[in-house]
Amino acid sequence: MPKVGMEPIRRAALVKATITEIGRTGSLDVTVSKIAKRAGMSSALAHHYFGSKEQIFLAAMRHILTLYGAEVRGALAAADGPEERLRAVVRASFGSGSFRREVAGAWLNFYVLAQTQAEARRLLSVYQRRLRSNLLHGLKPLIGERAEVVAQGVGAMIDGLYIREVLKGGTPDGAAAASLVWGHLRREMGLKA
Amino acid sequence: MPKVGMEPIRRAALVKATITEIGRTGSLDVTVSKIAKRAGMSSALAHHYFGSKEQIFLAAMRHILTLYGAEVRGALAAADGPEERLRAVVRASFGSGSFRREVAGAWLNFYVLAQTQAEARRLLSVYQRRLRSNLLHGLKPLIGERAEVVAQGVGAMIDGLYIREVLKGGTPDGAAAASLVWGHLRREMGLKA
DNA sequence: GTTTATGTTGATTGATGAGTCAATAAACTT
DNA sequence: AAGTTTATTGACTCATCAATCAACATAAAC
Repeated sequence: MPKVGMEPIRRAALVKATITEIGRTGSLDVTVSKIAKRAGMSSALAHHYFGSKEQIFLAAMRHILTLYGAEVRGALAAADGPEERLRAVVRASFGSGSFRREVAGAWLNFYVLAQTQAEARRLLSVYQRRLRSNLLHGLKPLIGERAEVVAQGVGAMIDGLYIREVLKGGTPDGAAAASLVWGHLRREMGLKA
Repeated sequence: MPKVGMEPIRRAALVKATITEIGRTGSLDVTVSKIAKRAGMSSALAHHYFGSKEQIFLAAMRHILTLYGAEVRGALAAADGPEERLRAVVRASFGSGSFRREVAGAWLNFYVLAQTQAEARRLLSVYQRRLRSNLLHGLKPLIGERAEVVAQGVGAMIDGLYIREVLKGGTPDGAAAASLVWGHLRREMGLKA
């Protein structure tokens, strides 16, 4: 059975399993064995590739950030003008890549992780800066100096919607969340359309 | 040393120590021994009074909710008219009782707890319903049917600000957070003053 | 002043889980 | 074909903790 070149496959499987497992149980209290089992291997192998549980968690966080980044880039590519760009950012935040149940559940738990692990905190701040900068770029040309405050508020609103999504069970409704935020943004801008 | 009538004192000390400990370490991964030590007793005594770690956590959650409730009631008492009431609700959310570092830190972790414990989930939904209803009561007379959406958005924004507060270290600035939310609310309403 | 209820803890148990290691096997290298 | 690197796991170690218990101490009740 043993083939060569397994490393990237195993790593990817573990990352995916980690997100699922954290999302499912709703806590960081997942064992390496559980994760490994879900990924179809022994816990020893998980340690072999990642060295520690901590590293597994961080890889999972990085993966979610990568997903989110890709989603934003994709949405922005087809956007023209500040308003369109804003809309794209909001839509991407609640796109199917980031706003799925397990992913959002894992995300909340990574906030907790960030309180104790420096690298996790760093990753989280990367996300926050990126979101803030994306919002600002769209808002500045439209509302000038007030952009700062609005971006802060809307950023917090997005984070809050993630939390609420995780809490209430069932399938997440990204479209509803996006339109809620978009409505607020529209009113914050000139009330157009 | 042993006197009679210790129970309420011990319970209160444990609840307080729990909030501090969770806030400090930034996770639910606190041992009963640590909590008990901070509260000045043995872990056996903590179990004697609460029966289990789970019950200790829930008592701490209830206490935070009680604090928050008191803060809101206090602020509302001195408020006249819908706008004043709204302002009171926002101010209370970021008041010194609820928005202190350890309390907010514990709060975030209780969100995590709510994903696995039914009673914690129930408590959290009590908070959410209360916040929503408070906002609605203030908003309905001012903006009618749009109140629903605005309350949802502002509620999420408040939760999001808690998270961000916990993440960024240092002393929390409740006044800044409150004025941010209040600014959004003012714009959502008629833009007055 | 003996019984009873309350307060208190050190020591112990039992479970759980992260990380290590030695051993096995298949694939590449020379 | 001998040697090396990569893949893989079961069994083990070691630490941590929640929960329990037996024992003791003080206060209240009778």
